[in-house]
Amino acid sequence: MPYTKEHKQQTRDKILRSAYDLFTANGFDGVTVNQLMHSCKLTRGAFYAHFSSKAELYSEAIKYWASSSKLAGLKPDQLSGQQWLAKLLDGYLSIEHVNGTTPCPLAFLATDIVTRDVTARLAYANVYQGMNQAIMSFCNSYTKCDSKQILALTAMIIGAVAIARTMDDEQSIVSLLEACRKEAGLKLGGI
Amino acid sequence: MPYTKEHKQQTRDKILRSAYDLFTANGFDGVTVNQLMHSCKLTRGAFYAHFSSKAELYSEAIKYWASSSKLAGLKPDQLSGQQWLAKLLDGYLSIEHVNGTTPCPLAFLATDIVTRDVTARLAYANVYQGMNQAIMSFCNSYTKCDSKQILALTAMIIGAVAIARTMDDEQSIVSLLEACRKEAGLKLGGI
DNA sequence: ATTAATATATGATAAAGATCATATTTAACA
DNA sequence: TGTTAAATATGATCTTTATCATATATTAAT
Repeated sequence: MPYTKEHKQQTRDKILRSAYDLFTANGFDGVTVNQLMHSCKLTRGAFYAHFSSKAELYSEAIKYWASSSKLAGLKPDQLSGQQWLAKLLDGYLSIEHVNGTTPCPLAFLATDIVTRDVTARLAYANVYQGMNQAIMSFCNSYTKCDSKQILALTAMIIGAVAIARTMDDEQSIVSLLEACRKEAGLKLGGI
Repeated sequence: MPYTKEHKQQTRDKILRSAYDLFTANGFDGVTVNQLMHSCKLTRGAFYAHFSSKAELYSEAIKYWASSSKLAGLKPDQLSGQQWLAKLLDGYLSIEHVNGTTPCPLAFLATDIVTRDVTARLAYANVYQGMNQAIMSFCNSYTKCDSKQILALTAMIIGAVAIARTMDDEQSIVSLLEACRKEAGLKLGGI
């Protein structure tokens, strides 16, 4: 029995992480299996011991993000709903989120293969629901926001980051993010 | 001197229209030159008499949309700023926009090749600026909205339509669009 | 009708890339 | 230390596709 028991799992996780970063940066068709595996210091042959296809990988990568994301991690009980929301907005509407790695799939993959692949679409929808529900539940504790307002809020922040990604001028990005941060804060009771 | 003078221009326009619809539906890599030309009742050979590459076509298609879009057409002088804005929002946040052909590139192409191709990005940025400026100029006539609020508004409606595109359930789409329509109306002075 | 420029079609090329078949390496365990 | 199942690497295949080169078709003007 070769390799430690966790070895394959670790490799799989590494592939998922790399894949996620590459997909969000370059889109489904902008990433090759070869490139992906090299970014993991492996070769393409190993890929199919972990995933049956590139398309499967894509949705698995979204799921993996969902299970290990900042969103999930941002639920510490010691934070009030208000604090939690402020932190979420600050992070989401930050230049680091726009420029950094492992961003939110909702903003980075909105018009990627998601619109063509059912499984990817389901994974995406799941993240979207999760985000709305999380925000909603924390809102209820101190706001009068109804679910409709939350839908508008998430549409705004997702849209903002998606648009920001298309911009070359960092100052424009900051302006956009700040504008949305302000609006979001007002809507959520001035946070 | 074969063909009428306008013939080539018409063919070029037909290609641009088809390309736009196909690109917004399937993304840059989801469209082949072959498929595109067949949708114009032509064959791939004719393509390169009109465009030097598929990538060039992409940005040209966005420019073409910008010069012939509803946004451009929605500026009739007989409408008040308020009426114009209401009409824009109604159209943008409609199920027809989400499901129909020739939609807004801002929402449909946000995370497509735009993030990888400079020329496409420039074309995209142009449409984005145009939209913001148009709304802003019409707002000024009767609202106290500043430019920052417009940035937040367009982020919301673009985000909403982009997200709507990923959804299978029409009822969810309608809910999202309605929620954003309501928020937008409030922000713009109750329209 | 003939011509000639232009548009379109057809056939070919060549590269990229996903996936598979097969060989090689790895390391836990006897 | 040798075995062996599991993981990884290598080589090959086969499809897809953009693009080019060449042939054909079109039609305004003669």
